[in-house]
Amino acid sequence: MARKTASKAPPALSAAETQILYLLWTLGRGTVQDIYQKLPSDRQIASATVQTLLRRLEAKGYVTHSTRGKAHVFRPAVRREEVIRRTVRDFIDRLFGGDPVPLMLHLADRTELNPKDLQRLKKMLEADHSNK
Amino acid sequence: MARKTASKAPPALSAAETQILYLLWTLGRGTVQDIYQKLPSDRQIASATVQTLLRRLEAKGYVTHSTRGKAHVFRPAVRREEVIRRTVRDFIDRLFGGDPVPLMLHLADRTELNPKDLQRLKKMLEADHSNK
DNA sequence: TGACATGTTGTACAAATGTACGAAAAATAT
DNA sequence: ATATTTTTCGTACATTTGTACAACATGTCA
Repeated sequence: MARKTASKAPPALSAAETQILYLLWTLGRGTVQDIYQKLPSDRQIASATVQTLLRRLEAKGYVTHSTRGKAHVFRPAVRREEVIRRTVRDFIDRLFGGDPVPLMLHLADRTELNPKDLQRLKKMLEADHSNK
Repeated sequence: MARKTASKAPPALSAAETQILYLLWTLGRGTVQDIYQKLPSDRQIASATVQTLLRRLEAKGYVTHSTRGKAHVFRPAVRREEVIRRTVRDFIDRLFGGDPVPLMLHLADRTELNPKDLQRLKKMLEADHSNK
């Protein structure tokens, strides 16, 4: 797979790792328990698994931790935007041959967006269009 | 990982498999060689690997093949829209906690879209907005 | 200062993934 | 027919991934 992005790109994220990292981003920082509790209910894994995932994320350089009391407090060590950029690009490469438009259209088309979101987006495009 | 989507959902696609399936969709149908040649140049794998990937895709039910002469002609066995829907949903779940808007914004924001695309998209939204 | 609760680490392990060689089979050219 | 070229098939294999138990460490409360 190895997307040849630059070269300073850290090791790829697995699906499970990605989810954990996402949660950590939304939390800002947190312990294994904190993250464990944020897992959507349809995601049935043991907290020990979350632990392992965080360990691996740390090994890969995506998070760091500091110790508070007995617990480890994890915190993202990478800029979210950056990771998202790479991840999304890779995703689009694989599923759409690199062209982002089909994905946009798909998202807009499917009822994945409610009217309110559409509104929000339209505004965004409006803005973007004018300043470019 | 096992997204618990419905239950009739075929086994998940791996990244490498996804790329092959994408290629097959764009080709309509093709032999190992056809697909091998369509691989982007930065994707260095042996054609035997493409073969394996196709074999696995077939095992998972994503493609079928018929024999023409000595070669196997592969063809997608699943509706593209369908697979994309699932794949995208899963992706958004993991990286954005299920909310598609951030992805839209990201795509719109980053220069992943050129003016022309933006135009196209705006038109789409226009239409969509009116009929809902 | 123990007993208890809570966390972390080591370790494990099956399944999936990415990758591909060499042998076998089939079509083709001579 | 036979040598040559293609192509598939069987098989392999190191990693990565998903998942988690059990043991060990460390705070905390009575």
